Amino acid sequence: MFSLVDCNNFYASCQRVFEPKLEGKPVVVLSNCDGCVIARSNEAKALGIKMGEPFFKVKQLVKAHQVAVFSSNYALYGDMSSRVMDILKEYAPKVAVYSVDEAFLSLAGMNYHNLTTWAVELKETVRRCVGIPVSIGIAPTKTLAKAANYVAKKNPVFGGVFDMSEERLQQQMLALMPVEEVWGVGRQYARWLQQHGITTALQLRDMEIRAVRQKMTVVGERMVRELRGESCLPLEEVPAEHKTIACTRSFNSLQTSFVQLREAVSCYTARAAEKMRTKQLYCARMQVFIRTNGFSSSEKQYSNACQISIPFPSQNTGELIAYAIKALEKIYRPGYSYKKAGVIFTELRTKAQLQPELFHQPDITSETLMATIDQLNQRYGRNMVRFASMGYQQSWKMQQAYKSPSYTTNWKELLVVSA
DNA sequence: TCTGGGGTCCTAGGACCC
DNA sequence: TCTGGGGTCCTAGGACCC
Repeated sequence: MFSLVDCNNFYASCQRVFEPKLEGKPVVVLSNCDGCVIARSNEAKALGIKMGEPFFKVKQLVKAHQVAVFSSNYALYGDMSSRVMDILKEYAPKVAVYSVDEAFLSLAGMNYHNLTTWAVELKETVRRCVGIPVSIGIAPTKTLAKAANYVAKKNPVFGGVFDMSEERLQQQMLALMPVEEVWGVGRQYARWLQQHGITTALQLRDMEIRAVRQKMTVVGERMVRELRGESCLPLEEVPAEHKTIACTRSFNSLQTSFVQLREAVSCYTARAAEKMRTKQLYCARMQVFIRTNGFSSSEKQYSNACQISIPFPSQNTGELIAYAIKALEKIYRPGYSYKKAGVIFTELRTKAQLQPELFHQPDITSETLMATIDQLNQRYGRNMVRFASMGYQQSWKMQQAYKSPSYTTNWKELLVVSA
């Protein structure tokens, strides 16, 4: 038996914890560059603000209804997330953190005769200790637990908890669930399914498995089996090793000059390398890409990427920046207005996997240097110590006009309470 | 005229997730 | 004017090997 615990409107709820006056009010959180709406409180959803909608399209609505707007504050959400997860770990023997705002719990061997009671208690504890509202679904497979969670969220009468262990309930609820809400059915598959007369989760569950496999590969087959109650997706307690580490960003405005792009690409490389070092990984290959604004119909379009093999897997920012710039030189074309660039490290290795090289002695000083830089930057602020190619003006940098303080992770931004 | 079979590795593209 | 970022998995097709 599985349980899926999912934080409601997570980012919006996080912001509300520190501004309780927003309780019951519409709240939205924006993506990087304040581009799109990526989280909405229920009140904001009720206003018709869609997930992923460009902010500029809803600005009027936001103004008219005094919607509270926040730039995303990932330091805050990450910290709140780990607080929630800590509580979940007290309530179940096995917890698999699936994303920043949800986790699967294995209920195997748990001695509760009433799982609903257990879940209600868990839900109330999270609310009391962290301030975040959660919904909980219970079912024999992960996919069904997701569906149970959907039921819990959609029907306030259940109080945010729904136990769908019984086949009878599964049948009943899947019949009411639109097929596009099933975990693993995205836009493309939903369209295809609807065109073939499959509109509910129940109809998908009862499809012929061969047809599903043909269209949706083995992934789809597993999904249908899971809907039938056959568990195909195990609980993954230990997160899998990273396969890629990336830093990609849109610019605040269009950039044309090579110098600006080089600055940006250097910064992204530095950031990704930092991430790589916290996970103690080295990369043997990297990809650099740049692209113009795909939304624009008037601008000339160009998009290209370059992959580079790194002869001696590295986590050294300076070295990696040099490779990144080489890659950028290959793909940069003057005469275009660039909107976005990114750096992706692939073929990640652990230290133990590094091949000793006859003519390449591991550079001990480089490791100490990187560690020192990381420490300084952690202490005095990001990019306090940096490589010259990262620049100083950074005029391309993203804007965050509505950013709240990092209440829980930065001493300077603690919440001030006045009596 | 007739031109194998089995395997691996790599990459690009397409789908999905949060 | 203004449209996010970071991931995963699967498949098909080409190159290459014996």
